Amino acid sequence: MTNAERVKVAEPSSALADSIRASGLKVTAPRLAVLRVLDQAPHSTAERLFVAVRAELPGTSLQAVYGVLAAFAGAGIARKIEPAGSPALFERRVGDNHHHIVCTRCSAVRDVDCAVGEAPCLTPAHDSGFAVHTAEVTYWGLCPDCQAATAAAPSTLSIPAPLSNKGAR
Amino acid sequence: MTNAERVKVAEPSSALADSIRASGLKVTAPRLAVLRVLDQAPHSTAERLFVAVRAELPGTSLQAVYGVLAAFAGAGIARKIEPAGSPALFERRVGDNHHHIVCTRCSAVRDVDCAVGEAPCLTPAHDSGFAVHTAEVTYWGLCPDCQAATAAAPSTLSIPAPLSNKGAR
DNA sequence: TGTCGTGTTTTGATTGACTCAAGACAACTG
DNA sequence: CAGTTGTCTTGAGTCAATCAAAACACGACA
Repeated sequence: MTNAERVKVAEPSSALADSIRASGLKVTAPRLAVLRVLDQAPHSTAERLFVAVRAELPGTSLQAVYGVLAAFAGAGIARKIEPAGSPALFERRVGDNHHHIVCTRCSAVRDVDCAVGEAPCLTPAHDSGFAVHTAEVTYWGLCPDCQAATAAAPSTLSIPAPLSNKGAR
Repeated sequence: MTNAERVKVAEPSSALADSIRASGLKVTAPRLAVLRVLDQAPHSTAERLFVAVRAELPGTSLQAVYGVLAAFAGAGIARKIEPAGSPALFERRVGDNHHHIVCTRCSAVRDVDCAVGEAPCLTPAHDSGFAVHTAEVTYWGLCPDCQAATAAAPSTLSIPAPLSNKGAR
């Protein structure tokens, strides 16, 4: 194999590579790809990321994506959120203890800034003796699109592709 | 079949039966059993309830328990909570919009009264146009038992039967 | 620049939690 | 007491995620 033939699977020096290296993880093509996609589409499922990563790195397996995400979450460069009734979602925004609004109808997710900024931003009135270190807040409601849709056709039951993560970024 | 032989599968007049009937649901033996168990062991999984219900009503199927729980949740006489990383839990306490503390180590769950009392008890700073109707708060921390255990053996890694729902009542 | 060791990824199997569907059965209505 | 409708049983199937073993590649070191 000549040097020209060697596929440059990873770009060793980039902001993405740096943030991976800085966490003590090896820089690999799947990891760069997942991180890149995660920037463009926050609140994505592993499955969704897998499809997007495959587009630019065809050989990647779903297990690799799960592995990458577990490594990222463990290293603190990505965050896993698990809204009720939906598969786990991932985002790069970490360290600011922000929260989420989820649409009850289409499962779109948006970030909500935390007023305090650091965990736990809320403390329970009676903690039952627990040593609380995090307060996780999930708001549930109707996104603007679904408000419009239900107002236009209140009884039409126009199926809104639930859990599609539509418009979540 | 004589009248004496007829198995009284349900007690037609009881507080439990009344609360089922009041929701427009038929009163059946599995429903009474689930409701009774749910009183004694809040924050139980469907599986756990299934085992307990079986003890007093041996013929009951797991699907029946799922069906009962779905009916109860739909009718508003039980609530389903889904902490990250754990199967769904159920409780009878409804209508007061209370929250939960979950132990990071052993998954024990306790109720936390909501300071405000009605949903949404919290409103986001920027709602992104969402019509918010609920704010769900989950506190994460170490329960008293696990604080003691980690203090006594900080590095021993004594496996604490995670997700066992131990002591959750 | 080449080699080696450890951490990653691939491949394939497996689990856990839950849902769907069809037929048997039982609770409430009149 | 009989009919209707809703509920339960049985059995299959889905989805998300995890586990394990072997092939492979990153990055430290010579």
